[in-house]
Amino acid sequence: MPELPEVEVSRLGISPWLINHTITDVIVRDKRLRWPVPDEIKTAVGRTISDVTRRAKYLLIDVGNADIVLHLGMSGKLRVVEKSTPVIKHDHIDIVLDTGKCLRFNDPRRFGACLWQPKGDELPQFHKLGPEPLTDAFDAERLHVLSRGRKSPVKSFIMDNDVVVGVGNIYANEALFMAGIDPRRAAGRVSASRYAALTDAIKAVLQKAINEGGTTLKDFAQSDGKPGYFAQHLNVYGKAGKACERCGGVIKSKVIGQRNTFFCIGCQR
DNA sequence: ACGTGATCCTGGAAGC
DNA sequence: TGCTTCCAGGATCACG
Repeated sequence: MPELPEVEVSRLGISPWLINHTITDVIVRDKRLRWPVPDEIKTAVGRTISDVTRRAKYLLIDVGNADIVLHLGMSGKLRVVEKSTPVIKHDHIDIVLDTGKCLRFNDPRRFGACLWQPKGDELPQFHKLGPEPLTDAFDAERLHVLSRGRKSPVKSFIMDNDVVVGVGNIYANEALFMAGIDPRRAAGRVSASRYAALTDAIKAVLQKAINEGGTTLKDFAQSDGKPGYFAQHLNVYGKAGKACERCGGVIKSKVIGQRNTFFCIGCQR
């Protein structure tokens, strides 16, 4: 479910329910996530949450001496519910608060994660992450310089977390369409000026999705449990065989780097 | 350093 | 209706 906008929308949704509240219990029903949920997570009991931030697609819940690190994987969802709310299938973790509410993590596929990061002790997952796409640290020059000599498809290149974080499959497809770049093109054969257009497109498509509350796909629900009601207008993603709204050509699909890829050969070169 | 492919897991949708 | 097959928003790891 989550691409970066969904993670950011989740962060905005859960933050007011967590910040300045004290954790009264941590319930782990199934620790078999992407990595086993560490027992240290229990030491968060009694601590007060001071902030909820995001790095790439990870959420960091600041409990003073450490961060609880959450990743939603492919199918993870967060809800804020009364702690008495009956659990449903795949409700793996509850972070219970002094308000009687709890943050409940549900993840059918268990590709998500819940980790414990003591202050000053960076998890290996964060070691070589590229810049955040919505900051000035992510710019066209970086893409141009890093891409020289690279033969892999430009789509794989922008989805590489070492290059820039947070560009998932949907928005990679959409940004490449907006910039008029063929996703199959070798990253090293995209010009500086076209990387400028791509950089702008990535920032625009992500920011728009955040503004609209996250793209609604089949299993996204906002953190209060209500389904998100904005479906961002998608130009190419999931539209193989349909007509391109810009040129009328047929949108094609092809697997690139094991991910389904959609593009218009009339609009993208 | 780079590029490719396998892999973790479940459920919903599509196909027969 | 029921069974089978395919596919999915992510990210790591092993290998050539």
